[in-house]
This record gives sequence, C-alpha cells and structure tokens, in this order.
Amino acid sequence: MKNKRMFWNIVEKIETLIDSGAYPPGSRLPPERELAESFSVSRPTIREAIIALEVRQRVEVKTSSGVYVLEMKHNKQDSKPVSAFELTQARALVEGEAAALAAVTITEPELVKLKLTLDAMQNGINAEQADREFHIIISTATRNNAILLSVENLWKLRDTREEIKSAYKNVCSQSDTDRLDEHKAIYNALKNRDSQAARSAMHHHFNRLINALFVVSETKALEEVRRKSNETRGLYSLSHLIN
Amino acid sequence: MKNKRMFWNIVEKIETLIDSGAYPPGSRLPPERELAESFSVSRPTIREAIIALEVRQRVEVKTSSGVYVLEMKHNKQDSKPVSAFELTQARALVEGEAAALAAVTITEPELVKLKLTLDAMQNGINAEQADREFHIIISTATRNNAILLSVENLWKLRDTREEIKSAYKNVCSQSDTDRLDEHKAIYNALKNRDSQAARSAMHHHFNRLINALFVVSETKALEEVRRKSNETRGLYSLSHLIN
DNA sequence: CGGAATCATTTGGTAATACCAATAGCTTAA
DNA sequence: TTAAGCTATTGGTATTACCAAATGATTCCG
Repeated sequence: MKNKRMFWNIVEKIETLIDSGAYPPGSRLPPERELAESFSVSRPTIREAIIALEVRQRVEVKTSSGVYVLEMKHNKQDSKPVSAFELTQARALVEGEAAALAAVTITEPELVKLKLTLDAMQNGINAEQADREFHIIISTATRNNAILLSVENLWKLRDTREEIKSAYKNVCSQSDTDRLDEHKAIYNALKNRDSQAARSAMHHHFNRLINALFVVSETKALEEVRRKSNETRGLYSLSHLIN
Repeated sequence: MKNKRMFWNIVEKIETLIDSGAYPPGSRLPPERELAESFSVSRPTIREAIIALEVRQRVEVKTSSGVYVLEMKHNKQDSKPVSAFELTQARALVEGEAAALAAVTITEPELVKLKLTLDAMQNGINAEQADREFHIIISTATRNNAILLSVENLWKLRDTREEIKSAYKNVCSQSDTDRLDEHKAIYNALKNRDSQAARSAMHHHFNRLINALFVVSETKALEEVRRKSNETRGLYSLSHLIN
C-alpha cells in the first residue's frame, strides 16, 4: 500500500478535505508548515502535493499569500450522468447515420478489414476488441473526422462509466451469436453500398442491445425497479426509427 | 518574466527536450542530481518539475530506477484535422436525429424557450448566442445526456478550431434571414410533434450551411488563385523585354 | 566454465534546516 | 483620519543528509 509515494497520499487527503467542504472554493488552505505538521510529513512533501493539486487545477498558489481552492469546472464532475440506455440510444442514432454514410464512402481495404473483425469475432478471440474495431472502421469509412470523433467520444463514455461497463459486460457475454449476425448484416449492407440497409441494420443491432439491457436490469431489479423500467422504456425507444 | 516559479521553467525546458526527440518515449531522463546541475537549480526544484510532468502524464517515475518518458496518448493527438464541411455534416446527422427524437420528448417549457431564441434572433440581439441555445435546447429535449454531450462536443470543436470559426463567421453573418426561417421550420415541426419533419428541417438547415460554405471556399480559392497568378505573373513577366 | 549469490553504486524518497522575497496586516506618524 | 512604513507570515529555493530500493558488477560456489 505504501508503495505510492508519500505526496500522493497527501494529495488524496487534501482533496478529500476540499471535497468534504472543509475548504470551500476560494478559501485558503493552511500554511505549508502547518499542513506538514498536521500530516506528519516534511514541508517538501507538502509542497509536492500542492504542486500536484496545482497542475490538476484544484488549487491556485499565490506567492507569499497562500494556497487557494479553485472552482472545479473543466476538470471534474461537470459530467452529467449517462445511463447505459442513453449511451446505446445515442450510439444507435450516430452510428446508424455513420453506417448510412459509410455505405457510399467505404473503400475496399476497409471492407476487408471489417471482414477480418467478423472472423475474429467468430473465432471468439478478442471479441470485444473486434467489436470496437468494427465500429471504428465504419466511422473512419465515413471520411468525416467529426463523425469519427463523435463515435470515439461515445466509446470513451462507455469506458469511463463503471456502471455502463458492467451493464454492457452482462449483455455482451450472453448474446455473442446475435451480435455476430448483426455485424454480418451491417457488413453485407455496406458491401452492397446500400445506405438504407446499413442504417437499418445498425439500428436493429442497437435495438437488440437496448432490449437486452432492459432484460438484464429487469432481471436484476426488484418489483419497484421493474415498474420504473417499464415507464422509461418508452422514453428510450427507437421505434420512431424502425419500420 | 521570473514571476513564474522556477519549476515551471524547468517543466517547460524538459518538455521541449522531450518533444525535440532528445528523450524519446520509453527512454530514461538523466538523474535528478544531474538535471539539477545542468539546469543550475536545486534538486527539490527538479523534483517539483518532474512531479508536474508526472501529473500531466508525460513521464513515469520508477523509484530507484529513474524517470521514463511516456507515450503521449490521452493528452495530445486528438488533433485529427476537421474541416468546416465535416463538422457541418456531422452536425446535420447528429442533430437531425436529435430533432427527430426531441419531437416526441420535448416539453412545453422547452418549446417556450425555443420560441424565445427565435424572437431574440429576429431582433438581432445576440444572434449567435440564440443560435447556440436553440440547438442545445433541442438536444436537451431528447432526454438523453449522451446525445447532449455529443452535440456539445461538436460545438466545442467549432469553438476550438480557428479555421472553422472563421468559415462559420463568414457564412452566418450573411444569411441571417435564412437561418431564422430554418429555425422556425424546425420549431414548428417540434411543436407539431412531427419527427420526420423535424429531421428534415434540421437537414435542410445544415444543407444550406454546407452549400454556403462551398460558395465561400470557392470564392477564397479563386482569390488564392488570382493572388498566385499575380505573383507568377511578375515572375514570368516579359516587361523587361518590352520597351 | 557457468550460474547464482552478494555487494557496492546508483537513483529516487523523505526529512530537516536555513535564508530569501513578497505579501498582508498592524502600527505609527503626519 | 489617512498614509507610510514596519514586521510577522508565507511561499520559493537551496543545501545537506540519510534511507531504501533497484541495478549492475563482482565474486564465489558448483
């Protein structure tokens, strides 16, 4: 445990103090010497911790005046909560359009690479990796970096939210064959340069995912949760997109 | 100049050295004591600089071994070039779907707020601000934070890329009335809860934008050609032969 | 001769201390 | 009452020392 250097512990403690409200934004931290004594470490260690906090934009150091707590805007939790359902719906919309666009812009080499991810997934080796590549290749094939960035951002969202990751984990491990079939359908649509079919296949792909997520959440939840689930099902429906 | 604390200067110097290739990723930096001597500062100052670099994920410190340069993945390189065309196309797709979804989820208060942005735009006060609010309100109305985040990210892209900002500036300043009419069309579609119409109206909105961007870029390209031809005209001039 | 144990050196980690410079608050003098 | 100046506070930097872990060379044993 003590493998971490001392100053990281101090950083953690000070951050905890700040978050707890002991030192609200704008207020001044105790002098370095005091902190050193109260944490039973030397002053250099305290300085290192403060510098780490400064680089993280949690505090601002004013020479000869003190260390002041900053408002945390850009760095931390301005991130609105995003559920697995929201993420999936967003992916359906964005990647559906990406697929429709890619159908007319995808190149032969990219089709080959897509096929490779299908094979990898079929063989069960690195299925998750293959899944990600599949979607990224399609986004790249749009020849539009803004779209690629959007899709990548949604993946990043999936990676950073623990609850989303676990929800996806439950779903993906079950229905490997479904996923593979859907990827094949998307691939075929792209190969045929059929925008409509590509979009539709992508929508079905995510629609199945959303339903699976609901099944999982319903299975896991108690009666009351199930009731709420049914209420929100309408909210995240893709029915307006699916014929 | 020397207002900045010493260690920031050191951070800068070391980063420059790393970027210059003197210390490629994976390589080890000189020992702290050496760095201290070569930069003519004390060892604590070097340590502070290294800690700043560590927090920034530029280097990794291995106790008793050395500090090693990291691959810079997360921080930099999202610098894929994005043109105004790509951004606009992406916005058309994403916000088109957002509008279609919002048509069935938007609330009355949100419709009122949308109307207010129309009025503001009509009066010409803070037109840009009103424009942004219009699109953000619709994204919010989807009840999907993942979609809202995607739209916000695209706006952020617009704000951070200088060339995109100027391109948009040229276009927006011209066709105020077009933009207002299109916003009204979108608003009406949402008010009528017509998904198809909302998507279509949003697409038309961005389609006009793309066309306008083309006109601008063609104009600029023409100017560029003319400028270059004037340059080369001098270069290949025969005037010195002609009395 | 070769592999493994050992030891010394290197290198970062932490502490203690001293002094400097800028700030901020208080005191004092006009 | 106000402004000037002084002083204690506080961060900035340097120096020194010692510790612990990692590394590499050396040596010893099989």
